[in-house]
Amino acid sequence: MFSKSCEYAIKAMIFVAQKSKDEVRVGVKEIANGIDAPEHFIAKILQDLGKKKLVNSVKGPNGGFYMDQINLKSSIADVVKAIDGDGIYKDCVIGLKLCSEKNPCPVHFEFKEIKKNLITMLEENTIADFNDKLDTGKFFLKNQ
Amino acid sequence: MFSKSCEYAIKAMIFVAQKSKDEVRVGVKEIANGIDAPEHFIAKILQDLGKKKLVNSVKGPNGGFYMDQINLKSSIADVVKAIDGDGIYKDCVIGLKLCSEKNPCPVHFEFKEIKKNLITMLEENTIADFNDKLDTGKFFLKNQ
DNA sequence: AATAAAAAAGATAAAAAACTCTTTTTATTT
DNA sequence: AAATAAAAAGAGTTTTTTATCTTTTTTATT
Repeated sequence: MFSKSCEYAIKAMIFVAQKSKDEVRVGVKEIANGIDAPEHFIAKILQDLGKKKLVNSVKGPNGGFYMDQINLKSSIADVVKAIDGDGIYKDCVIGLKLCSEKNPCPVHFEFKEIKKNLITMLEENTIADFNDKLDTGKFFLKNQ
Repeated sequence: MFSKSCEYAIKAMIFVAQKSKDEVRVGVKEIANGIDAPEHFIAKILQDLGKKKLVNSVKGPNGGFYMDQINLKSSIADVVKAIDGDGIYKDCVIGLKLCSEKNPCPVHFEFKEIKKNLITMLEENTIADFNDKLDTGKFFLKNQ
């Protein structure tokens, strides 16, 4: 469904949201560890997320990544779009370039509803929401 | 959502269903052309589909691919499972190996409903169904 | 029996995705 | 001001996916 990079990105966003309060930043190593991702790879992904303003970062000693109140309101859709692009929104499921309501592929209308529900869900759920869940201790970002 | 191979496979299945009635077989070239797919690549995919009994084939002059009544009842789910495996059924959306109802990732329950609807749809719709649609002339397997 | 037509199988190549390593820049702390 | 710690940037490598090319096998037709 999502690329590996996107899976890591979602996990990283939730992890950073968890660990960085106010002026407390999280380093790449801690993030990589906290979500079971390769360090240098997640570093690249965090750079992307930073360029797209989904996370903040500061360099130097005591630096790292953190999220402000605006960042916390990012939806999963925002993360997915930042990393995988808007393919879920606009691409035909079986790869037709010109698939549309008027020129549909055979599966077009069957997937229409599914995609709508998926998109709605991705847009409705924010990082902050998952952050709260994780706080309950009943959810996990890596295998225990 | 699906791999390129899987997209081609779905299109090829519908195309073969369309073109092969009874003892009329369709060749790889015609299939590749009919769905805008690279010939040798779709040949491989058809081999896989053949091994998994989703299509039939005969070698030699006048040979090619065709579908019998049983083949026509394959669901899209069958095709997806044959090519991409059962990841949609069992894999965690953010890649946790041990994600489950009791040990869920933060997005587990949000995706549960989405995945259920997707799977139901994939299982309910057969190649024959799409075949009928295509017959109406209002649906397309490649860009016109 | 010979020929030809088609899929099957095998091997190779190109492109993309996933991952790693090294250097540079920036900010903080001493 | 110097040292240091951290992200940013750049440049590679490996693996997987996508695609192509060649040879072999099978089967129908002549």
